[in-house]
Amino acid sequence: MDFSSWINTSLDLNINPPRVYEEVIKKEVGTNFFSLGMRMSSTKEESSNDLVEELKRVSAENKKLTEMLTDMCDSYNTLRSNLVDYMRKNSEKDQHNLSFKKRKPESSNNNNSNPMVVNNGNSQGSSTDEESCKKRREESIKSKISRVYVKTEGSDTSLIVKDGYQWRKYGQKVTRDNPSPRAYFKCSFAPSCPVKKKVQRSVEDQSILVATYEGEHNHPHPSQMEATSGSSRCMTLNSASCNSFAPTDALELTKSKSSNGSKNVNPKIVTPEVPQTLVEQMANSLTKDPNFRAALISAISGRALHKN
DNA sequence: CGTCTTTGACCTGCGC
DNA sequence: GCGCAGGTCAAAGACG
Repeated sequence: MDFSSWINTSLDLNINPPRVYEEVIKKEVGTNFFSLGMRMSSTKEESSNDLVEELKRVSAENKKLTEMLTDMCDSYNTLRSNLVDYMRKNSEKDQHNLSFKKRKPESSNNNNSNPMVVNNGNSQGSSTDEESCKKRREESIKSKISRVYVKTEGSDTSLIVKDGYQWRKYGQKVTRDNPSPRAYFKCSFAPSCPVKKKVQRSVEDQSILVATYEGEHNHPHPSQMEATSGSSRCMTLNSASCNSFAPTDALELTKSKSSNGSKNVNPKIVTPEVPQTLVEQMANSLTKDPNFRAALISAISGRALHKN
């Protein structure tokens, strides 16, 4: 699948203001200045009125552009979430098949050949409805596992992966396959949030932290909630992202330590299994980040006004 | 004093 | 049934 097209669509859209708009401004402002020059004799009041008028017009255009930009982002996010849903459904099918191969032969009861399908009254066998529901939930959570690799400083021995969410550590264990301890975290931002996170250093490279996320957050990203509390439009955008790990993963790029050399300025997040997902997440977080959008808007308006 | 972290105990699933 | 390993709980301590 070609994820690059998504990025191009959104970033080009945001970075390059429509040429038509530039020309309109150039023309209008130029005309205005020309007319101003021709009317040197007119009063200062008139010229300042013209300028104010022009400013108003530019502001209105700016507003329009901002709305266009937001709408585009909306459309992009809707498309993206649809695609992610579609891909998830496909992967669920695959994982379901795989997990059933791994399951104990107990499943030979065959009281429910598909855990993702609602049990239609088949209450016979060793599994009760409750159990099958529990299994379905577990399967569902398992199917939403993502892994994030974070490069850290060699001296940094903490098992903390900053992703913007609030985590409560509830356990630490040394596993057999890895001498470094594994830390267990639960999302503490919302009491009902089922997301868990396991963090452990990589066996191959101790400077790499491997964070494994299980489940989906049932709340928006905390930082986005703060940043967008005054904008209903942005809340809409955020709601599109709150069910994915995109902010989590992508934020690693922006919130990482930058105290040391170039190697650690941008700790590497590598998802070897699904690198396209990382690309998607980066683009996604950029286009949804209200700060980025605000900066973009001011840059565009600044550029337009700079023509004056 | 409330929140968070630590850490040993306990639980659960799985293989033998 | 037993032992092992991974995951979770919860009391105690640290910290702001």
